[in-house]
Amino acid sequence: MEAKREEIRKGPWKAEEDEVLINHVKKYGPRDWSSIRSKGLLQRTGKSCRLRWVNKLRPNLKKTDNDVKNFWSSRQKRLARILQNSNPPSSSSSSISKSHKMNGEVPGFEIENFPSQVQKYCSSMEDKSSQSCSLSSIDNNYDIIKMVPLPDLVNSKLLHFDTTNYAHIEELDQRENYDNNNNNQCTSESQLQISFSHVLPQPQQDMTFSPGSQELLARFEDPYFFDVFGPVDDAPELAVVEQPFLKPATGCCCDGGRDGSENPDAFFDDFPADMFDQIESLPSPSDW
DNA sequence: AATCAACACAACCGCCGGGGC
DNA sequence: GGCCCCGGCGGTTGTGTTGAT
Repeated sequence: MEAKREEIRKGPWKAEEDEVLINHVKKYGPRDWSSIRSKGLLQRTGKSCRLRWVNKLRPNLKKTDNDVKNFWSSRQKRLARILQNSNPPSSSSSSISKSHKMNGEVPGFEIENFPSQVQKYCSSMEDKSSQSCSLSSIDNNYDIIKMVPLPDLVNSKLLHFDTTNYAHIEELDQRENYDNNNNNQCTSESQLQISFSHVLPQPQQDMTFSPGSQELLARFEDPYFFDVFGPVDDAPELAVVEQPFLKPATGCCCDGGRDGSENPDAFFDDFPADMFDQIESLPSPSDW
């Protein structure tokens, strides 16, 4: 059946169309989007009208929707490219195999493959407790690795890649203390996991750590890196939305980006300082 | 100046859940 | 309960811009 095809306009919006849309919203409010077309006001789908309003035209527009999505999307793509390009052609000795993980051994995670500060820290931790940060150790819950604390964050934060391939931080001592005190400020691990998984790529099971990737990992040495999670002592819950990403005051800045140099630093360097300003804080677990 | 790669941005598409009939 | 419509969201695509070569 050859129904009469109404012409549906696509592509960039004209100023006249915006005007019509705005007038419609003024009259009827931001709803009944499909009626805009049925009334013959615009040859746009209701979805298209809604999207235009939400993303561009509405008053007090907070650019936290499409822009943020695009931001993370581009970051993700760039990081994927960085990691891919930095992988050696074949490096079986530096990849993590399932069998090795079952044995608690992780070839390629030899400590000498990691930045010097990580090596130092891990050496020191191995002397301290059963919660060793040995890069080759495996515990029950996280089948890949623990790594990368800073000297002044020892016993407070460890980075994990867990079995779901999400990276997250566990605040060992902090959580313990809060639990002991039955304190509502106890960090929600799931919140941290969500937040952090936005920052980092999900590591692959066979992730390799070539020199380029090591550079990326080395970024965790940056004392400001963990600032995105806010001060541990103050408000552990989802500090990431309360505090803008901070750049180091000195050093490790940044020529990366569109020059194709594929410097892993570039991934972290262009986070807009106010990017989380307009995101509302999530309720604390106690409010759930 | 021309070309190219990478990026930013705008918009569309597909899927899903909720609500009304 | 099933269907349909609508709105929301995540993923993707298309296009313009920018900076390097």
